[in-house]
Order: sequence, then structure tokens, then C-alpha cells
Amino acid sequence: MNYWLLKSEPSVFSLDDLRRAPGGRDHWDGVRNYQARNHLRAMTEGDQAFFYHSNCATPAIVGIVEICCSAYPDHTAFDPHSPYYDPKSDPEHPRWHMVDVRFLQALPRPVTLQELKQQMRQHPEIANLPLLKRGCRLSVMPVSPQAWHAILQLAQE
DNA sequence: GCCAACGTTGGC
DNA sequence: GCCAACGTTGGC
Repeated sequence: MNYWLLKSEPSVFSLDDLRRAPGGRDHWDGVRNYQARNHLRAMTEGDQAFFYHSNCATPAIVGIVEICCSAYPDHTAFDPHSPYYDPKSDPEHPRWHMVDVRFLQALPRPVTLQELKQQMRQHPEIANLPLLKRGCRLSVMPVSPQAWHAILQLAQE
């Protein structure tokens, strides 16, 4: 079982949006960055991921989702009407992939980016999160088991 | 809304 | 292969 972190702008797609989706399940589409895509491809069914709200008033980890399947071609790249359209990707040679995710839970309380930065000293395992590196724009990233459990612990306090 | 940091593109 | 220009991300 691997752990991940998925960024989403809540004004576009929030944890609540996922919770309210049929079966609490939806596609994680629109990833258009090679490093992030490679992380999607490395996911396996049953992995878990933090749901992170970015580009909002209080950036924070707000919940946990489950990865429902391994990566498959992101069809929104083939659709000229999609905001995620990429003419360089076609069904014969798909360039972008996505997974399905399912809502598991909201954290007992959100763990904010500000708090994560403050906790870096006491919890060095958290400092390894790419999220906390300056100027990090990666929207799909791995989370070490140590960091995962440290953050879950924070959310209980 | 600002702007620093970053990834991508394309001329050379 | 270099690197300037550009568009995007995302914290603040």
C-alpha cells in the first residue's frame, strides 16, 4: 500500500464534491504534468491519498481518498471542448492518464499548510514532503508512511 | 490581485 | 543543447 497527496482547488473540485459524487467516486482527470502523471501511473488499487485544497484562503489537507484502479488514458485530453484538451494526445498514443478515487473520510480537522510548515522541526519526516519545498507545483506526489502517520496524528490533536 | 517559482516551448 | 520568453501555479 502506497500513500499519496492529491492537490485540488476547492473552487474547481473540493473534497465535498467528491463525497457527494455517486458512490463518492470520480475520475482524477486533467493532470498535465509529466512528473505528476508518472506518480499517477505508479498508483495501485487500494492506495490511499490525502486530499489537499490548494489556491484558496486556507490551503490544507482536508481528507483521505482511496485509489480505486490503476491508471488509464485520460479521455479529456482527446476532447477539443474540454479545458484539458491536448492535441498531442490521441487514443492511439495517449499521453496523459488518470485514476479513479473514492471518498474515504474528512480528517477530524484540516491540517493547514501553515501548520505543516511549523511542525517540520519536530517532525522531520514531514519536511520531506515535496509540498513543503519552495515553489512546489507538483499536483500529485508520494507521501512516506512516516509522514502519513505523523500528519494523521496531527489531525487527531 | 500580486508575483516568485516553475515547466514548457521554440528559435538559434 | 542552450536559454529567453512565455504561460501557469499557488501562497500570500
